[in-house]
Amino acid sequence: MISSALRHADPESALAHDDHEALRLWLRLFTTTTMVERVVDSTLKREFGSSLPRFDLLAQLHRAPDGLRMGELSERILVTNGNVTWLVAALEREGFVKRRPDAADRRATVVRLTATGRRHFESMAQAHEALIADLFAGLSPVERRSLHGALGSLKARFRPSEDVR
Amino acid sequence: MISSALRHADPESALAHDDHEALRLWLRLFTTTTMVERVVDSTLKREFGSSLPRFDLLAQLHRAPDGLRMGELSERILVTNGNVTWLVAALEREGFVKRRPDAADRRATVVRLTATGRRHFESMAQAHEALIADLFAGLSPVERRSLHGALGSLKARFRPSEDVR
DNA sequence: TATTGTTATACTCTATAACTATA
DNA sequence: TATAGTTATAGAGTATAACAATA
Repeated sequence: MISSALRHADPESALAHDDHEALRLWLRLFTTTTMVERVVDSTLKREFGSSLPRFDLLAQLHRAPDGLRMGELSERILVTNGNVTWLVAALEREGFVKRRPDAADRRATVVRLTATGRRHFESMAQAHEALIADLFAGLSPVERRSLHGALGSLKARFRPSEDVR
Repeated sequence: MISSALRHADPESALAHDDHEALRLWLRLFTTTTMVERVVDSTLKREFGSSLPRFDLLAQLHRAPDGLRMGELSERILVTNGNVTWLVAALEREGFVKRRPDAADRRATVVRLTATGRRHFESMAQAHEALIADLFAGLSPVERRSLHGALGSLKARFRPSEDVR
């Protein structure tokens, strides 16, 4: 809870108090990530007519040469089935992915990159990586390792049974 | 505690086998933050009819008892002016904030919480904090500190002149 | 002229629920 | 009956650009 007595006490944050440490940490995580997202998303949009959600979907397919089922894609990009159908349909119209029925289970649909989609993704990945390397250039190796490790712990909280790399 | 809808696979690992450390770090940051966002946003929606962007805006006003100008709000919540106008108008209709012209500069508009808005925010903050404390419970004090510090460095990269909260 | 904010517009992303086809 | 995916619908949040009022 946010005590009104603390509201003026700390110029850094209204929530600045030991009891609110986790919430402060989360707000910093949220704001920082949002900053990076805005830059990345607008770059992908401006230079490639794409977006961060599209990049993520294509990245999943890029590492799955045999394609992925819609449901697998849904789990990996953290959105619902209906949303994946919409996103894949858009990318298919743009010529970057292709759907086909799964021979083994005809309820299922397998999505894969087209040759065009692969080239498109790879050029986006290159630009994306250069941008990110620049944005993260201010972090020391120690900071990078600690950030990576701490995020791994947080992530593992959501998916305790899985390997968090 | 963590809804099954959010127990997802791992977009980050799409590029994990490559030697692209900064990009891997960014994807981990993005995925982890997205996981937390989904839980927080759906909780705020379900329990309070609110959302993370609304919470973020109200949090800014909560720590600014004298109110903020639209432009200041825009900078702090990282969205454009037009978007802030839209968000503030919605929150004003809901009775949580109030706009008035700035006496000193009549081009400007100052926004502040209403009494209702303050109570509303504080009860959301309480629930939000409990949820976050739970989600972050797996992090050791050392991990929390290193995460906070590394995020601070990253954030400072964007807005070097500003206070990093 | 420059700045502050609003209006008008359009669009992406997202969720939910009902539905179809297959298992 | 259960599962995989699609369709239909709805809505939030966002950006951009033209505009008005004031500095």
